[in-house]
Amino acid sequence: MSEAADIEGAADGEAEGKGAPTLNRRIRADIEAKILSGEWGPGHRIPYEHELMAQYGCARMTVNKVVSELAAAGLIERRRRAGSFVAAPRIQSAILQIPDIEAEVTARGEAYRYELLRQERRPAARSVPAEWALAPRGRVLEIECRHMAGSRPFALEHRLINLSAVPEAEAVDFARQAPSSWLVGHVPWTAAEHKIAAVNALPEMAKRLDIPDGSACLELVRRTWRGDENITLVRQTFRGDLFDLVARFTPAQTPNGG
Amino acid sequence: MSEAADIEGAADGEAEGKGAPTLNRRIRADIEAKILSGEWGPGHRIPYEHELMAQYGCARMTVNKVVSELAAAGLIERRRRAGSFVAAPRIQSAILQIPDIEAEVTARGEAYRYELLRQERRPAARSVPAEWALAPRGRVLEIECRHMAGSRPFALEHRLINLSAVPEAEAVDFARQAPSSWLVGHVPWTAAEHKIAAVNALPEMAKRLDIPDGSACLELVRRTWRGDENITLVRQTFRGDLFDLVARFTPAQTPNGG
DNA sequence: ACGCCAATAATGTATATACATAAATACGCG
DNA sequence: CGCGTATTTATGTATATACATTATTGGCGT
Repeated sequence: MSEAADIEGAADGEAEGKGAPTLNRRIRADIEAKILSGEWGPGHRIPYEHELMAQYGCARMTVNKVVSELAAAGLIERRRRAGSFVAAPRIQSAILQIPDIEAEVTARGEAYRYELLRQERRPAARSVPAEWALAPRGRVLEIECRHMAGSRPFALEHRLINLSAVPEAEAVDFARQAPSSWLVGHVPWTAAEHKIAAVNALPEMAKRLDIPDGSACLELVRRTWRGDENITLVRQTFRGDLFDLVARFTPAQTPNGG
Repeated sequence: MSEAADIEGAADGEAEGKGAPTLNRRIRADIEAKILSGEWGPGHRIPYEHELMAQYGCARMTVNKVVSELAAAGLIERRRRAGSFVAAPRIQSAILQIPDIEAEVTARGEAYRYELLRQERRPAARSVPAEWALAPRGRVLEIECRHMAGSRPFALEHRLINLSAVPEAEAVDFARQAPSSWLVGHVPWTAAEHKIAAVNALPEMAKRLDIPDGSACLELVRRTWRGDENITLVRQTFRGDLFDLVARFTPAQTPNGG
């Protein structure tokens, strides 16, 4: 209890309410600060709702909402009758920023250019499992293209679009617009899976990326769904000397940006 | 409005309340379903609180809490006076599962073994920016080790621990216990940053990983903080032929697991 | 001691009400 | 017609209250 009591600025009676933030934000900030500073480590019991209620001189619904939000954010765990406890941060997961290649290139002050290498519309091949999984018994649009940073190749892209799920893609001129930017603007999706690997560039690939045979490349394979339907399957191969991925973990954040 | 009206199962008057889930969960599930199915696409205005309140025959606080939660999760955006709108999923971020090497190895049915290659305690070198940033004017513990899967090398690890932040590390026998597993159990952290790159194995590294010179390897560099203090800096180099990373995106989830 | 049961204490859900805040809309004046 | 102001309206915050749910605690009896 005495630990709980050292939250500052509480119990001001009626308070004078200057330009202060709202009470709920103050309570939340106080608790988050205690947790993020490590003062309340994982497993520490945070004050009971009725204690917070007394400390801040407010109604239980107010603290309840705050603590529920913290629980939803994963910062704490609540157990009936027992209390609320600081959760162990699940450091084994982090938020990965998936690159938008054009933004990535222009961000480093280089001119972005997009080249369509090949485009083909055909039935899905049963012999290729990934392709068949994408569009069983349907037709696919296969696209190969290259992303340039200035005069240097930056990444190769090989993409399959499920035409059953996205028939509009058939009418698009992918010589003018990169498939990723078109898809982002026109096709809503609900789930995605990314596989990240390191590969040695094969001769053909090395030639197109203008690097020595066997150079290490970062390969990003992404599958995208809308509901149960598979929308697209992309393999992007980045020059390993020009690019790497960054992932961050901070306890309070959400992948969608809440 | 007519769009809003097609939420099912609402306005049952008093309802018969069998083994049904609580009202808030029903409302939340209904709205999530509409969004995840794509029926309410990005930008769609969801019913006003007073509309939902009428549809479900409940108080505004009840729907307010539900919709606020959805907003916190990033599924919708709320704008005063205007209403609440389905948010565009920020597909450019995804949740990355950071591997626990031992778990990763044993999950594929191979025997995990850990080898300490080198261990040194010394002042941080000012000439190495990353090292100086870790522990300015302090001492560091430098550890090199190897993770084995059966008889094959799986990954190399080079780690620096900031002894000012974690003095206990000095007394640990890292020949018996891998530094990562010790740190997970003993040092709470609050933030982490991961950089993922593809590199060609240098001769020394190739020898230790038992792969040809120049083989592509996945390199994971992780920095970990507690508050403002940098705890540790690790570089893990995985055999590219044995390992790749997976990241997933689903609108409703949180990195911490709320 | 062991196991069952009742009391207890915490969170979980829900309500009706009130006022604050911010932004879109309507209004009215020059 | 254009611009500033007033109104409207939806969300934001907060309260006091009630009852439900569920682990834990403690007591009781065998």
